[in-house]
Amino acid sequence: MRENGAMPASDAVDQPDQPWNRRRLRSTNERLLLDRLRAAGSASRAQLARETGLSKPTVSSALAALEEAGLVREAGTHTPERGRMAVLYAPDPSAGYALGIDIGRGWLRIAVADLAGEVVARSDVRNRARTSGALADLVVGTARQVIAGSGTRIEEVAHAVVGTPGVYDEERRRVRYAMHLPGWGRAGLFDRMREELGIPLEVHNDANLAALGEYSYGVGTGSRLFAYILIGTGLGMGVVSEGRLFTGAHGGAGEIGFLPWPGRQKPQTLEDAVSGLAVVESARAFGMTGQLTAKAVFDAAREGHPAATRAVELEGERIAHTVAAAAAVLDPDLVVLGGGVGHSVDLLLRPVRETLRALTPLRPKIVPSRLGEDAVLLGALATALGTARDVVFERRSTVS
Amino acid sequence: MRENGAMPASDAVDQPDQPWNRRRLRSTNERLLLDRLRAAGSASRAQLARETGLSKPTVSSALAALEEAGLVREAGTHTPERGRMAVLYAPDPSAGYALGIDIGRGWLRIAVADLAGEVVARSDVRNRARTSGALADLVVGTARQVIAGSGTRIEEVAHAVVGTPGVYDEERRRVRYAMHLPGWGRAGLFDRMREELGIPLEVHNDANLAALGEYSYGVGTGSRLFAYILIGTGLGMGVVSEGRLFTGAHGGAGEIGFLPWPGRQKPQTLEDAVSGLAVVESARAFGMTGQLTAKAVFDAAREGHPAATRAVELEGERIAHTVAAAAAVLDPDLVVLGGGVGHSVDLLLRPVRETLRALTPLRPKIVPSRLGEDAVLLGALATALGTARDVVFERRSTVS
DNA sequence: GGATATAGTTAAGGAGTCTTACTAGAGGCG
DNA sequence: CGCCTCTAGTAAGACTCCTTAACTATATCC
Repeated sequence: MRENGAMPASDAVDQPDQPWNRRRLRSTNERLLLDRLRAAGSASRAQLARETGLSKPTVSSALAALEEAGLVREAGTHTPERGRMAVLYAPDPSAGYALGIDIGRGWLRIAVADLAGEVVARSDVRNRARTSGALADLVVGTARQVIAGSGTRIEEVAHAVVGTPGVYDEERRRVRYAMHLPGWGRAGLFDRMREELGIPLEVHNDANLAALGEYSYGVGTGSRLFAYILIGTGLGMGVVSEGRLFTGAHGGAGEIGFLPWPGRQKPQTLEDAVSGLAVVESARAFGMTGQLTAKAVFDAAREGHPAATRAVELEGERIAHTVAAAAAVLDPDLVVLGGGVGHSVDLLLRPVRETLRALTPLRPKIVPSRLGEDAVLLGALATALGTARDVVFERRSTVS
Repeated sequence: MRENGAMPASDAVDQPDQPWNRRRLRSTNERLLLDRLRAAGSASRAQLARETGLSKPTVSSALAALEEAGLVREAGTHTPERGRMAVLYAPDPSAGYALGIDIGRGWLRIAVADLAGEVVARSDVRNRARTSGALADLVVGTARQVIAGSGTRIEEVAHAVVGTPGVYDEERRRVRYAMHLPGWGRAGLFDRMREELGIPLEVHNDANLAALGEYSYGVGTGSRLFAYILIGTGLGMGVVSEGRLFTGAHGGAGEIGFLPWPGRQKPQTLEDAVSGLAVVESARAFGMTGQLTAKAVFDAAREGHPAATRAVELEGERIAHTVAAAAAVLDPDLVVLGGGVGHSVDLLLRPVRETLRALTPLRPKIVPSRLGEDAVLLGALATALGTARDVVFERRSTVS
């Protein structure tokens, strides 16, 4: 959880080695109220006092401070069965904004969301950049446009998160293992973007963010430990444990592309055997001809083409091996399949489950992604939002 | 982290949804000082004030309260270069005790440690119990003896942790997957022990505890994410992430016995292929004869016996597959090999590393266990200590 | 012996919370 | 309609705990 480029102020929140003086006490209580409001949507002061255990005067005073700082605002009224009318308070979504960026081989997706998580502007553009420099420029330019289009000022964007293939190496300031983006491993690329945008920028692996996206907005909600397997041009896995991203020692957790795979001739890695291209290859081996893409093979299988069907079966078996490895090591309660094959998961589920039954007694629930192509972007937004909320909260006292 | 049998009071410490009233403020500061003393060994009041950022009067008053509660005591003096002599304070190790229990197929090991982590009594007895009931009785009896031998009263033992093969199912109150202990899967066994002992009892997987032991007292210290692979009668893995046990959704993380393993004929699980018995089997297949044990094969290999050497090589290759799977999924910075093969890791390291090099570009550091057979027991103690410290601290105000 | 530096205490003041008591407003009911 | 009851919210003072500042105690250095 320490691979962010710019150190966000969020750390101040739960540092156990800090003295707890009165100011900190007040701050903690304000935070408690804000989080509670966020969870409940809106609430009256009396209600908050009951729920948090704080006294009514304390709630009133803390809430007044939050309103003063612009983090909270009145949001209508509520009349109880009998008794006086209550004034409701709610978090002010426009207290700050978060930026999410999904850099994929085919598409670049950028969105701005307010603190409530509502997307207020979004842009999807084709990634036609030939060089890493051009791609970086495209990212910065598009981000500026999206922010402008959202009607917010750049200073209001408190935090940004970028999703990219590969693993960001914090020390060397570059991405490793980004096979499918030429030149993307250059050092300092993200520093440049951060500088040109003027927004704290955090870089994460795309599969990890997709997992977090699916956890926050999709089918993973409430799971204690779930794994998101992203099958597309490459192969990746993101793991969310107790609501937090599980990144491993160097941010490389879930790089299941490197799982050993028992090939017929020699050991090769799983990525060669499971990624989108492999489906095409095996379909060809089974006798399909013509200009094939993974999508074409799946479409053919859906119409009953025998070679395509067998290729899909084989792909399912391969994915099952991935799931089996993840299940044995991680013990997830949910496995989500997503990525390029997202539209074809219906075809894959049966062979995956059948193979899994033969492989291992551990059989976690396997479901298709709900967010599809948007998982990475939404995950980036969710992550950026988390930090943005902290940043905006920390800022409140110094600004006013 | 929620598979403990008795809910420890530790949860009160960092519940973010609790109001932060004045009492809590004081409590947090006392805890801060206590933890700091624990880390430093001993310190003067002025020193603590400097390090924590609290004022001198606050430190004095909080420390007086801690001393009153028996958690802290004077521990000599220290004379600075110049200036008045300082009175040093240190945590009182005898403020409470923790009990660690390692239930293995061959041995039962039980130890009591004081709050400083010092083992004050220990007993290792052969596990000759034929039934699960007899084993439970043996555990309770031996535990009572050890506690008596340590010169402490049972009420002073604040928490106990048991390590056992298999996964403890909190809901059904029984152990699952404990293949090698007959009848050990019976429900309510641990509830009985807890009741008869009168100590809060927490149950964990033995490989998990071994990992925690190696993290706390062995070679894993400071690792961000490390995996402990326990190879013995069975096969297990424990994962420690950021100092905390990684248990998965149902406490089954690291059950790599269930990893699919490409057998020659049909898919079988890895446990069959890697556990101690497998070494014997393959040695026999390579032509060794006689009454073989895993230890005998390793000894023969050490003396150059060709069949034994080949069997060990094969074992190394198999372990490498395990490591490769763990590395791809978890991205550890350290992998520790331990368990029954602990004494033979020197023979295995080379083949493991060589095979790994061919399998995957990810190559985490691989080292042998430092604690050997004691890893599980020490891990249980370390875990129990963590909770015991919390319990004793929480108790302080109500007792006095 | 005085200057200086460190350890620790005492006294005064301040910040934030709690308790208690009150006012404000909305129905129910005789 | 007036009164009662119930809920929301405010006001005032007590209480707790922290901090600052000043002070005492004790050691070394010159």
